[in-house]
Amino acid sequence: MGRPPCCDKVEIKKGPWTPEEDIILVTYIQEHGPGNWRAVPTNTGLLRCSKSCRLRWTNYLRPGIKRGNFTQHEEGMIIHLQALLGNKWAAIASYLPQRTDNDIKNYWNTHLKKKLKKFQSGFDHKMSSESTAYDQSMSSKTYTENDTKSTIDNIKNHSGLMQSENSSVYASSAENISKLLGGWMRSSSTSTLKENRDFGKIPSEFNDFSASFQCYRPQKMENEGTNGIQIDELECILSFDGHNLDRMACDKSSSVLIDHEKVHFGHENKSKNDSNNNNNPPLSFLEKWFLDESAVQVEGAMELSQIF
DNA sequence: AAATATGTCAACCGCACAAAA
DNA sequence: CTTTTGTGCGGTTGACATATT
Repeated sequence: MGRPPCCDKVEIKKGPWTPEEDIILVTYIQEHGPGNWRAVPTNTGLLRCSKSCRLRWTNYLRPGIKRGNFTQHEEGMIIHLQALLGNKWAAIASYLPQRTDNDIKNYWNTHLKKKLKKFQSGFDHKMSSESTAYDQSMSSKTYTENDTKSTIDNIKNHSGLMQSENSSVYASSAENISKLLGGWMRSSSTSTLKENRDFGKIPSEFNDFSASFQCYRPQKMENEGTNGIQIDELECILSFDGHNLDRMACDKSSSVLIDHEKVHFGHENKSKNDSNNNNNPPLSFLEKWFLDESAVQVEGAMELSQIF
């Protein structure tokens, strides 16, 4: 009845792997290939369970694995993919073939999450310190849901795209993400916003409709602290499935927040309430801030901000 | 220099689902 | 169909390294 046990659970070794164990495992896999992990401890004499062998191979010994030193390019991809997919580390890792899910997960937990938190506290502080002027101007301009709908209709009309039957508001399928990233990876030169405004460039295979607003800061301001962002210097980039379509002024009277289900316009307070569901500020905000803070300007990394 | 706090990351744990007997 | 294990995944732990007091 049932399968035979995978391995004798008696005298199973735990803890860090020794170089000797690594050599035994690698040698065995070179001969037999990865897989059939149940047979590995028995055939090699390793006092490890099959699960431990598999983990050691996939996360550490497997050829082609890049360890540490995440590039800004990779960082940007992780940020975006995490925002799109959530903590689906295996799915995220599939877009970064040289990285393991464990590595990406660790990097997110130890580096990126911290940066995100720092950014948000800085963002909130800046917003609240400007609240008086901000609130006054807000009374004169608040986008409504109808504004959102008409904007989205405009995009559809211009792009010639039809909304899919299931009316998926946000395209989050792996297939679409793959296409997005594929397109991004293929583009070797730094594309400008003007170039991306060409509506005709939207791939017709994107049946799922999505719209989002991104804010980016054209240039680093003088005397700007790491915790502050000049909101009135920002622009909003209207994008469709990762392709920038249009840009607009983003003054203090229009607070914009990306939500993965909806596009929000309106008062700051509303946005803050909405952010209970999704604590991520606009993504390109984050990226610009990350990149500025690191004081290393990498042109290639900027492409990512524009593509998404 | 020693003690303590904090950061990093490899490895483990437990769960869900698939597959085999 | 049922039982049991294999596999893959995400969350968590804990040993070690480094920074701070």
